[in-house]
Amino acid sequence: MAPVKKFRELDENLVRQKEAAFADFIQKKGLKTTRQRNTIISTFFRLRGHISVEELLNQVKQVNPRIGYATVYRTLHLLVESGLVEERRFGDGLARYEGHSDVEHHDHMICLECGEIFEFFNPRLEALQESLAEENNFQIFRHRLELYGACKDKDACQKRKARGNAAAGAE
Amino acid sequence: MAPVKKFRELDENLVRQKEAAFADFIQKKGLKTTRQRNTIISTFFRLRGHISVEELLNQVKQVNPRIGYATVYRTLHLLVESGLVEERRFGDGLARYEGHSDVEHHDHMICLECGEIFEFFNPRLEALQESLAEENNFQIFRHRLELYGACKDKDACQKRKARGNAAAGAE
DNA sequence: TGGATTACGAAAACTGTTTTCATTTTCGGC
DNA sequence: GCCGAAAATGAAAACAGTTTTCGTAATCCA
Repeated sequence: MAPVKKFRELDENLVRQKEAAFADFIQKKGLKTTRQRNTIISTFFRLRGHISVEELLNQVKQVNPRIGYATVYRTLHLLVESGLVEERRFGDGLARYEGHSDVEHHDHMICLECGEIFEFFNPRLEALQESLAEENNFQIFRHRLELYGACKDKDACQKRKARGNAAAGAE
Repeated sequence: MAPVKKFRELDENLVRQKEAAFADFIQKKGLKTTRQRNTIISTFFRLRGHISVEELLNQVKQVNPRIGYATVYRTLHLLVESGLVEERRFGDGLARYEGHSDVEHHDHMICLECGEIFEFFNPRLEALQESLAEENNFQIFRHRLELYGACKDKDACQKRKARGNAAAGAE
């Protein structure tokens, strides 16, 4: 079985888990379940990578064209509040949203050639940050590390570009 | 001689250097020298820390109240283009500008209590990032690391807050 | 000093996001 | 199953930060 296939299967379970967790959150907050919200969250959780509001809205509109920006924004805020989704800003002026992926916390490498965003995690890096903070009498709540540059494997980079999925998550 | 004093003196030389460098840049680009631009850049270079457009405009207006947002924005773009200034975004939605300080490259710790922004640099951290990029066949052009958290020395933190210079640069 | 070129400032435009408001939907209690 | 309070929706307006436009003014080289 190809790893990709396996990943997809796992993902589907994860998606259901998240939908359930969100339903829980909504109920605990005394909010209501609506068709639009369900459409938006299930669309979102099935998308991979770092999704902009516009990307999400486009997908959502394919299911229900009457859904507008306002509802998507509002739902994304709820998702963030629920802790199921994180908001990121990579400096191109628009917010991107990321359902927690396989790795709980991670940092990013952003290829400026093809727009691909890779995730990585390194414990030594985390530890080093902690010790630096310690030295400066600082307590870290969260951090953000982004490496901007280029895939060295230009072929792959260019291929990705050609496939037109710039800014999509690593797959 | 107090370190602060010394720093201030050094700074004044640096400011002159930068004004000259900018004048150079302007000339090489075939642009014109204007009173407004001079006011803006010399005000900017004399401010410390991570300056927002509004903060800069307020200062500038004390010298020449007729200068407006447009000119400040335009001049800041030129400063960035000249390489003398870097634009930063810390996620509060507004751009901040930073004249290169003593340390050429550095990262940031941002106190969420008092808004203070500390700069730091650590060669091991840089090296570690390089080796991680290498492992992933990635070439880093630039990076950004921000630690969000709190000064552990709450007293100092609260004092700074009381002094009302939240979000000001380390001094 | 003239005149082409660039810069200025005020206001309008623009972008991404949030809010408003009138209407519709949800859902616990009957 | 229906009522009604509470919440959600969608279209449009509002908003904040930034950029552009446009008519006027300043710069600076020949």
